[in-house]
Amino acid sequence: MATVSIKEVARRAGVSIGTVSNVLNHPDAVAVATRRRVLDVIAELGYVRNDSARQLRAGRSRTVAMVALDLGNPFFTDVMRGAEIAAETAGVNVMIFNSGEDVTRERRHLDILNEQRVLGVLITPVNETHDARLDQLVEHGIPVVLVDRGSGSHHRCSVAVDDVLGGQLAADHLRELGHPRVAFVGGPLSIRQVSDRYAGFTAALAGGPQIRLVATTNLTVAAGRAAGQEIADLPAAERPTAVFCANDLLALGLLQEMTSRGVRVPHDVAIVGYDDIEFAAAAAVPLSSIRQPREQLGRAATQLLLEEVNEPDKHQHRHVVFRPELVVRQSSEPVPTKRRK
Amino acid sequence: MATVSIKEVARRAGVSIGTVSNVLNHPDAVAVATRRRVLDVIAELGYVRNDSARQLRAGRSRTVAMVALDLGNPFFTDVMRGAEIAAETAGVNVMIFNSGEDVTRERRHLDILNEQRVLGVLITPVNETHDARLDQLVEHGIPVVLVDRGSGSHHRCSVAVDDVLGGQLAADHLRELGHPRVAFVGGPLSIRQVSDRYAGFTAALAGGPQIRLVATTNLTVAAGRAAGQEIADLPAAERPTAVFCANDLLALGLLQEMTSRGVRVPHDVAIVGYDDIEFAAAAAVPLSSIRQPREQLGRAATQLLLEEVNEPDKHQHRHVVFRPELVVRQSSEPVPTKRRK
DNA sequence: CGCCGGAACTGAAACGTGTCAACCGTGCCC
DNA sequence: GGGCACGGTTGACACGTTTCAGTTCCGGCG
Repeated sequence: MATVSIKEVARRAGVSIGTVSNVLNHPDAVAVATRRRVLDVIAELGYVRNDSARQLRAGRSRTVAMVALDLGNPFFTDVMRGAEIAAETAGVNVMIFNSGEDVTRERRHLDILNEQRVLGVLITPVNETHDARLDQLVEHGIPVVLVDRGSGSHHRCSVAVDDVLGGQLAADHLRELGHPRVAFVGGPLSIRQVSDRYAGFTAALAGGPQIRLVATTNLTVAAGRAAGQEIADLPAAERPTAVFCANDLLALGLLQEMTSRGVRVPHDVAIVGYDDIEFAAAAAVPLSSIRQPREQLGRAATQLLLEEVNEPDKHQHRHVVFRPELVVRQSSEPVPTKRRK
Repeated sequence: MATVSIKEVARRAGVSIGTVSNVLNHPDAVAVATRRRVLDVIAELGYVRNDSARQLRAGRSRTVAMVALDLGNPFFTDVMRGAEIAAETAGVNVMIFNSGEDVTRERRHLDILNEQRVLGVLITPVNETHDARLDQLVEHGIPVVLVDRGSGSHHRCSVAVDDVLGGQLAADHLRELGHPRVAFVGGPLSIRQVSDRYAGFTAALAGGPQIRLVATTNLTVAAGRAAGQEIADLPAAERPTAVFCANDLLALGLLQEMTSRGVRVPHDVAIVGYDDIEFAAAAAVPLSSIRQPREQLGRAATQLLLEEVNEPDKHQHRHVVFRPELVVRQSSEPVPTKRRK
C-alpha cells in the first residue's frame, strides 16, 4: 500500500537510481543482466512510475485533452473517436472533458488543463466569441484547435464542416426532384450552424421554388413535431412538397407528426434531415440526410494539434473545412407516379 | 511563453517562495498588504500553478477518472452526467476515458491512471471477469467502483441496475394485458444483461403464456429488423402477440419491419423495449420501454467512490442495486377493440 | 527596561523523476 | 606494457511545489 519509489527499486536491485531510470527509458543503455534484475524487482514490488514527477521533470505532459460541448450528442462522440484514433497512432493519450454547454464548467476545465501543462487542447467552446482563457492557454505554449467553430482567428487552427455547402446540397437535391414549394425547418437562427445551413439552402434555390421558413426554438424531436403540425395545417395549395430540416431530430419529429396525420412521406412531403445520425436510417421511413465526416473531423483536429506540438516554429495555423455529403434515402426518393406536377 | 514559476513571482513581489505559496493556499496567514501585492504580480505575470509539482508534493491527485465502456452509447453518457454532478458538488474533477470495448485500450488507460495516482476510478470493464489491473489499482490505494458490472467481489464497491427485475416488469405488464403468446428478442445470451433480462422475463411468466426465444447476434437496429422478419413470417396462429426486446435498438428495428409489412403495432403485436433511449418516445409508434436510472447510477457510484477516498478505514464495500422502471407508451397500449382473445 | 508572545515571513528540505558529466573497468591496438 | 576507446554505471542536480521549524519584528505587560 505504501507506494514504492524508484529509490526502493534501486536499493533492492543493488544499483543506482539512474540505472533504474535508464532501464525504463533507455533500455539499450544498460547491460542485459542488470536490466533483467531491475525488471524483476520492479515486477516483484509492483512499482509504478509516478507521472507527476516525470511531468515535473519533463515540464510537459504526454496527453492531449478534448473538451466536448456535449458528450450526449453523438456528433461529439464520433469526433472523439476520430481524435482517439489519431492520437493512438501518434502514441499520445486523450482525456475527455465535457463542458455540457456550461461556461463555468468549461472554464474550470480549461484552468485545470492549464495547470496540468497538457500537450494541447481540442475544444468546441460554449461561446463562439473570443474566450480569454483560450488565449491564455496559447500564451503558455499550449496549442488549441477549435472544432466545429470556424473562428477566423489566425491565432489557432480549426476544423469545421461547411454548413453553407450542406444547405446547398439539400437544395440542389430538392430542386432536381422538381419540388414547387419547399420549407426550411430550424432554429434558433442565432446558432451559426443553423443560419449557415439556411443561407446555403436559400442561396442555392434563388429564383426557384417558393421557400417558407418554419422557425423553431430548438433542435429537438418535439420542436419537429410542432413544426409538422404547423405545416400539416396549411391549406394544400400552400403546403410545401419538401422540407429541409436543420437537424435529424427535427426531421424525425416532423416525420412522425406527418405520418400520424396521414400525410405520406415522401409521397405528399419529402423530408431531408441533417447530421445522418444513427437513427436516420432506422426511422419508420428511412431519412435522407446530410452527413458530416465526424470521425475525420476529430482525426484532422488531432493531427493539426500534434503538428503544432511537434514543430511549434514551422507551424502555420490552418483552417480545415470539410465537405458534407448528401445521403439519399426513402424520405426524399422520387415518387414513381406522376402525381407531382 | 517561458512558463513562469512561483520563484519568479516571489522575486518580483519581493517576498519568499513560501509566502507566495501561502497566499495561494492559506491566504489568512499572510498580511493583507503582501497578499495584495503578490496577487497583483501573479495577475501581471499570468502565473499558473504547476499541477505536477503540487501532486508530486501531495502524493495524490485531485481528480477521479471514469473509464466508460462505450461513450457512443447514451447509457454511459448519462451515467457520466450523473458522475459529473456528484463530483462537482464534492469539489472534485472528473476526467473521462473511453475504452470503446477494447481491452488493450482499457489496459492502457488503467496504467496511465495508476501512474497519475488518480483519486479513484469509476469503470465498466470490458471483461466481466477479474482483471488483475483493477486489483493493482486497489493495491496502490486507488479505490475502484464498478459500474453496471455486478461483480460480487468484496474488494470493491459496485453499482448496477437489476436486470432480472427489468425482465420481470416487462413480463408482468404483458401478462396483465393478457397476451397468449409472447417472444423475447435479444442476444447473445453471453452478455449478462441480456441473459438476466431473459431470465427475469421467463421466470415471471412461468405457467403463463407460451414463450418463444428469438436469438440475435447483437443488439442493433438491423438485428431487430431481421428478428421482425422472422416473426412476421410465422403463421398467424403461432405468431406472438407481444414481443419483449432486450434493447430499444432491437425494438426500433422490429417496429420498423413490422410496420413496413403491414403488421400493426400494438394492434397485432405489442412491443416493449429496454433502456428508454431518447428515440424510444420519438419512434413512429412511441415505444414502451424499461427505464434505468442512469444518472442516478453515476451519482451513486461517485458518492461511493468519494466515501472510500475520504475514509479509507471506516469504509465498507457495498453493492448498490437500482430498480428499473416500466414506461408504458403506445406500442404496448391495450387495444380498445375486443379483437384480442 | 527586559521579557514574552504572537503575527508575519523566511529558508531549507522533501516529493520522485530524468539527465548528464564523470568515473570505472575491460579489452584492444600499437 | 601503456594508452585509448567504449560500454556500463554512478551521483548529483534540477524541476516547482508545500510544509514546517525558525527567525524577525513589534507591541504589551510586569
